[in-house]
Amino acid sequence: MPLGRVRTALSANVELARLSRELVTIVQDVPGVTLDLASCRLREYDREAAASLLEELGMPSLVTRLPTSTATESPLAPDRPSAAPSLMVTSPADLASLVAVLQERGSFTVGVAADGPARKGHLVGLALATGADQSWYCPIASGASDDAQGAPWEEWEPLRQLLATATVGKSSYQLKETILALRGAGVDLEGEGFDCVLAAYLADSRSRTPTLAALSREWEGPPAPDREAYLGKGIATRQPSSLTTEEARDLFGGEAACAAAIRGNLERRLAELGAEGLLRDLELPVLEILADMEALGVRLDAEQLRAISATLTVQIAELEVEMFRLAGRAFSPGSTSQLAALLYDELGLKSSRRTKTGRSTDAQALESLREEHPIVPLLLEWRQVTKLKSTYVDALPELVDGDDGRVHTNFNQAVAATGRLSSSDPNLQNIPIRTELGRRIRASFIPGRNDWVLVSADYSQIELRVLAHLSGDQRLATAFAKGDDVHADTAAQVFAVSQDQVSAEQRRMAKVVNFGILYGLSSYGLSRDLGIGTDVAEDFIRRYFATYDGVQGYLESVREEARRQGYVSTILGRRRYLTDINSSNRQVREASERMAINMPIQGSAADIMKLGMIRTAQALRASGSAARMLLQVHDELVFETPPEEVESLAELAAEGMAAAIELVVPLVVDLKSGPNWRDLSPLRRAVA
DNA sequence: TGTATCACG
DNA sequence: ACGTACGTGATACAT
Repeated sequence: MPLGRVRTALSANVELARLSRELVTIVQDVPGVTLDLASCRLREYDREAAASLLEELGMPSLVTRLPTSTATESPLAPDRPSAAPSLMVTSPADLASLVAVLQERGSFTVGVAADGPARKGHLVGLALATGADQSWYCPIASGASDDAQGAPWEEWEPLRQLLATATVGKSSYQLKETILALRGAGVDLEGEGFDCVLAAYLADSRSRTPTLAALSREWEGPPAPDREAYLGKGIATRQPSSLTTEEARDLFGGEAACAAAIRGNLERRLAELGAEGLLRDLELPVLEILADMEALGVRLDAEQLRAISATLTVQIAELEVEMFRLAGRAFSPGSTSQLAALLYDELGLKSSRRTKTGRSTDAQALESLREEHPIVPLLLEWRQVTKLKSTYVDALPELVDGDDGRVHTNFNQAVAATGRLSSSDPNLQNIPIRTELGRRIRASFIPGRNDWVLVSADYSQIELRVLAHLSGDQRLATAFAKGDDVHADTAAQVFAVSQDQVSAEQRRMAKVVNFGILYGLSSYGLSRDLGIGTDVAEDFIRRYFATYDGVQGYLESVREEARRQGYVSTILGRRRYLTDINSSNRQVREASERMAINMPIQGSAADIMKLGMIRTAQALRASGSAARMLLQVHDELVFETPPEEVESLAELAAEGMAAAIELVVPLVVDLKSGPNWRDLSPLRRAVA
């Protein structure tokens, strides 16, 4: 058994502390090697022996990832390239030969030196690289300032053309930001792309947008330049334009060299995982769409929000006056410690839940005290109103770009462990909708032109459909195939009544159960959410699994797979590693089991949405439509369009999304349109 | 900087 | 006898 031999060879020389079992998994599941071995307090081990065994096992690329020494102190292993890469400052006079070299290479790595954020940044220089020891820095004289460094942008025209040449591939540490920065300078980056962060994310989704330095350490590149050493941090941060050309060369040229150097190792790892297609055909096309969405932004009615803010200020003040009167004194309602003291000590209310540090005052705890004291409902209202005011009503208008009157979010593609996108600065994926005040905030998202409309397309019940597909459960699949109300179907089964006898309350409870399944439910969690006893909750779960026995079998098989492989996968083969799945700590292990259950469901839904985005964007391009994709909110896409194109957009989005993938159950997309993100009227429902 | 809370899917 | 739902990001407060 070759694996046994590897284990023996390694553990004979390594102090592993009860890790021999995991080590087998690690060797099977290549990415953990560096990380996990490194965390095992290596004393010494026989690198030669391990390397030859890995060769024998047909995993030669792993050899480069074996820890190179027993050293715990130096980040620089002896056989790692430690000399500074040879960096050149280039001038337009050298351009012809440089362009020829890069063209001949077929692809190269690009880094951008710019003052300010990617989208609005002012270009200071470009770094190009083809490997650890070959990089160039092109200083660009700013048109706006009288800075004498570098040549004016016009003189770099051959470079602009090279960047726009589709037959030459372009690689970057963060390609989306590079695209946006270059677009701001009038450059259309073309050519097959590669992104180090995305590649590392597909190799291991725990990586969460690592720094270039971390990437280069993990993927055996040269040490990355220390950004802070050049540009400082915090309020002392300097702009790249304040660097000398030599400093900029060392920083940006060194970064590009680093990114270029690790590409081969990342590609080899993706090839081993069979994930090249995920990068090339899924994530990189999505990256381009996200760049367009970020650059375009979404229009916000800031005046509307400012008007709402003024009324909320009054409302909050009134609530505070009344709460202080009821408390008999003033206090800070935003301070959980003051609040706990007031409610549980002074007013004698019974605390129900605990936090790590004390007695909880969260909405659920307060809700259970609603009838106990008149101050409680006021507090709940104060919480809600201040939350919405500070997070959305007051924050969003400040983020409207003066140039276009629109808000530009960042869509993060390498953050969520499941493969979902996230949105930040501002987060436009958590705009309120559940309360009336929340919906007023949502109504301030409007089309870019007054005569245009918003169109929303959302997958109906996508995660439950994915569950039906992955589990092959007959009953669940049949319910979707027939177009039944699945929560009502669940209620009918769990409560043993006929479908038309299901009460609204029974359906609500069944819906909670269905969501619980997606999260890896427990009777405790279910009882807490439904406000029922754990015995009743257990009974619900028993009846659920008796009905949906395919789901039960599937959930157990996922747990087993996770234990055996150390990872779980989505429908497209995206992985999530779960290092704690075999933990001896029950709590830790069960947390991993819930992640194991949820990830293939949430992650497959994310995969499908990404396919839907690509297909829809492609169809919009091909049709010459004026409509534009604005936002993605996990199962929903939001567009803006001239009204005469609403129908064709709805058709394209419906087809693009519903036919993104073929499951054993139909995919259903609901389309709506309207003057803002709140007031959307149904257009049609697409089934595929 | 960490904790609690709460906005969304 | 335990004692938690999955995935995110922003804000206010306490330290």
